Amino acid sequence: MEHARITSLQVAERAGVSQSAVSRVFTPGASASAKTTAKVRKAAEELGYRPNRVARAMITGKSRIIGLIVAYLENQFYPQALERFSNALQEQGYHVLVFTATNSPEKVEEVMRDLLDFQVDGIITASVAVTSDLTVRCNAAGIPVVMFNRGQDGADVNAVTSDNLAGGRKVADFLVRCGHKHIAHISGWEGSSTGRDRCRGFIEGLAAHGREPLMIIDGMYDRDTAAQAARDLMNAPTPPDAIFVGNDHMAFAVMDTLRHELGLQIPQDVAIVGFDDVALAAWPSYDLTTVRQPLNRMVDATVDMLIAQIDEGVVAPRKVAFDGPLIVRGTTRQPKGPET
Amino acid sequence: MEHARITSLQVAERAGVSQSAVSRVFTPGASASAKTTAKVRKAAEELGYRPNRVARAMITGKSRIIGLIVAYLENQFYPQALERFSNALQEQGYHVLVFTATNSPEKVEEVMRDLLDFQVDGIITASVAVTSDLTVRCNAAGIPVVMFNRGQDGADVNAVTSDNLAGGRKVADFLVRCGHKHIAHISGWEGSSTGRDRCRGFIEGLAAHGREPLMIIDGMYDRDTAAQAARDLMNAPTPPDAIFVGNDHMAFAVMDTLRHELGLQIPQDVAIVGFDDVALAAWPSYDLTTVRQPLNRMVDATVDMLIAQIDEGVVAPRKVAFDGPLIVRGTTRQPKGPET
DNA sequence: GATTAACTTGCAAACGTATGCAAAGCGGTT
DNA sequence: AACCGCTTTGCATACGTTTGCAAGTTAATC
Repeated sequence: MEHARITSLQVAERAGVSQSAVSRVFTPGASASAKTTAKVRKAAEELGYRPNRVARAMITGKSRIIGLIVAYLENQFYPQALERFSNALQEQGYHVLVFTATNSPEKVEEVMRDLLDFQVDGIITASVAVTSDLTVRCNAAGIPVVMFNRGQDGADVNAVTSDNLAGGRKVADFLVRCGHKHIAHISGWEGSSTGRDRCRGFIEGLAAHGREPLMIIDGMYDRDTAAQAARDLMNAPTPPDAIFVGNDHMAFAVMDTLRHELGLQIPQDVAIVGFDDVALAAWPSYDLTTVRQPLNRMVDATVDMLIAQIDEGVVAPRKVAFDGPLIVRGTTRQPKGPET
Repeated sequence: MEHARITSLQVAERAGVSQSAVSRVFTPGASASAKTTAKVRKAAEELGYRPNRVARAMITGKSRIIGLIVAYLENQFYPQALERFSNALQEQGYHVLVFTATNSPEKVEEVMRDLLDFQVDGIITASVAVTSDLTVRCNAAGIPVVMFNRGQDGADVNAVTSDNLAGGRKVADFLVRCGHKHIAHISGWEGSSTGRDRCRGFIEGLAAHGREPLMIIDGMYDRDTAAQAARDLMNAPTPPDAIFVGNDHMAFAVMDTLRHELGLQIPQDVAIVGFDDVALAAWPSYDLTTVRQPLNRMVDATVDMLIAQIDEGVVAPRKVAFDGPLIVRGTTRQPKGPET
């Protein structure tokens, strides 16, 4: 016995007005007199009527749903972002349809097609590689796409990131000032703009002191890969006395390996710096020195950008990068030299 | 210049068939000859046609969207569950609309109304308190609701959990066999069935050995509250030599406090047992003995239950509890006695 | 080859809402 | 009382699909 859904027509009958009147009462910005509004509200209340968003989406072409494509939730950064996205969008009357996609471009493409079928009003891609071809097509179809925590060189796409280049530089500068001689880098995935930018900034930062990295290994944003990289670094003829790791998630794996497998002290034997400043980085077990990505500002900017484009039409793509501070904790020594 | 969306009508014209024919080709189970199927597929391919899911939802009343209500993503258990939910549902052709809700029943109610407006086919509530009144109303409206990782005593609701009672018992039994004399419990939130069941199982398990807990403090599933509980326990006249903590998330906070604030050794000074077995529990820094909740089986059962009810109509509510093994790691000593 | 059964196909009516258009109402000014 | 401008209201249509129905077509059996 399926409970029949209440429609605007039934409300109209009970209130003694036309269906259009009911619609107008529930459509912000439509004109309705105080008298009919009252009548309709009362009837709607009594029947428990609520407008059917599917029907509304069908007629207006706006679903008020935002598609969010995310790769892995294992890295704590993404649940944090997801939670905030959900809240920020809920405040604006939007809701989040979550898709998970591995990092293969084909899978992402398939997922984006799916999203378009749902008539989403906009798409946020969180750290997934997406062919710029596809985003351009979405934009052409009037559906804005914003890349979160990932950029794309020279492409016509919206992107919100932190200033990864500056972040990498800060780390390099800081580690030099701490007096480290052999500084290595377990980088973020080379296929990602974030990984590349942090790496480049780091190299530039060292260069500013006339130095260069001891070694750079791609950690693929993966725990196991990063742990292996740590082993390889420490077993080399010249082991590093400091390692800059491309994100916190890998940094935790590196710390675990150094401490519990290789029996090393942090920061006495090796200093570690991460990137992101996820909640876990502040827990005493890790107490990780890291570059904070200003998550809240990044999310808010992403949402603002998306909604602006939904409301006002797709404009010229914008790229925003927020500066993130270096949060000094216990995995590094105190610097000696002054900040440069 | 909004790019016009391609409709089934345009495909029909190009293929030289009726619009219904196009619809039938894209509707699984509808009858269409091989010839027209080919023609339609070709035309659709050329135009880049894909059925509009909103229109389809409107006519069929099925959106193929599942609403997922989740409280906090800070506890790693939930991102893991969310990821698996998303994947499992995607495989079945469903998609996930995520809502975050704090634990106030009013907020949850508001969110569920929102979900109903979206015509979701079903709702999963992950660890949020929901008035049974509301779930009954949803069921009456033909929308199945399944509670994940939370039960509700005697109410007419579907629920999937692990066997929290047995889990609590296992922990009690194990800690007694390890030779602990003073066993305390920092429990999960008393307002949640999971918290209560684990606690009750724990008490029963101790009772089976003629023992009782040294002390029980409600940790509210919150890091800070749990940390304070740990301090209070250790500062008491008789501090415990083992603490069963109501979930891993709190257990990490307790461990951090014991080690880094109180300078205690785990398990030499105090043994710690958690509940959930999130990924972090296996990392060497914590290496936490804990009761594993069989996440995959729980998620799959939730999805199966939900989809069965969507397809076959709402039947009698079912409650399922999966047994979870105790995973012994480094935060506890080796047991002496035999398993009972 | 006739008869019947099974399958295809097009027509048209939904689904529940928003909205352009024209008619109607209302208040104020002359 | 007549006129004007502005707001409110109902009518009817549209959004893009699925689906019952009846007509048409093909396949199968004797």
